[in-house]
Amino acid sequence: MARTRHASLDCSPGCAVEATLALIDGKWKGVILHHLGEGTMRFNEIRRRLPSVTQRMLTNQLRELEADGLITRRVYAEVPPRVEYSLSERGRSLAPVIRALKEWGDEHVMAALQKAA
Amino acid sequence: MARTRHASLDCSPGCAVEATLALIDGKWKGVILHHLGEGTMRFNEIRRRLPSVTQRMLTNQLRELEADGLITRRVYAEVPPRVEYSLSERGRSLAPVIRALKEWGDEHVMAALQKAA
DNA sequence: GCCCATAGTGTCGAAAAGGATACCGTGATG
DNA sequence: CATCACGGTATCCTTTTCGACACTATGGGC
Repeated sequence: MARTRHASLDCSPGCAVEATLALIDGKWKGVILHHLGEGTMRFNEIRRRLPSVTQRMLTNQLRELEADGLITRRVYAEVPPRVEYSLSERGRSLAPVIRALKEWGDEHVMAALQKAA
Repeated sequence: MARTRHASLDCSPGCAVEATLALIDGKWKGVILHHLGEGTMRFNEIRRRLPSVTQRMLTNQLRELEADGLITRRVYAEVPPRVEYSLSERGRSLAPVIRALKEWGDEHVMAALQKAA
């Protein structure tokens, strides 16, 4: 499922830009990475922070992030089940990018929304 | 067309991250902004840099970027027609974000592709 | 007279994304 | 005995995305 996007990265100089975007687009991945930046969390903990994401979507996005090596998934053989998610080394290296996105958004989007209200 | 994405920005702290992503996702916008960072360009000039984008898609993405206030479109009443695109003030302010995306991609994605080849 | 380039637009249809809902096993709790 | 919480799956269906292709107007060159 998914991961078809940009199978061929055929652009020359801007390629890297799209390659990075391909990893963090997908409607929820950006926020998930942002939240996981605060530390390890379990499934429903993340879910509570994203009020409007469905279980199916959250599973999906987490699986893709894992497949891309950005997060780590640790399952504990317990009942009730416990699954913890955390940023991988690679995921942590994305921090500056996430921060840049957040800062720009705070300054140029959120501010505009304030005014509109 | 489009622009439905994230009509309701209901997340709390990561909201700004998604808000920014909503502006630059869309398969080609990232690269377009990257290229326009080099200066004003006309339609077919951009198109030549993006070998695999269709005319329809390019028009579409440019219109969305314009609607979001990131680029400026100047039409000259000439024949054959001439239309020039350039970054707006707001678009230029995105430069650090684009740069962050590109740098991460160069380091963490392109490098991996080199090895694979 | 015909074709070229420019900067598009319109329509079609396939594929992907994503939402709703129901279901799973287990152990604790009421 | 029934119910809840956990971390998911499975299935269905609607919406969105996006590529292919055809079409437009105009003026210049051959």
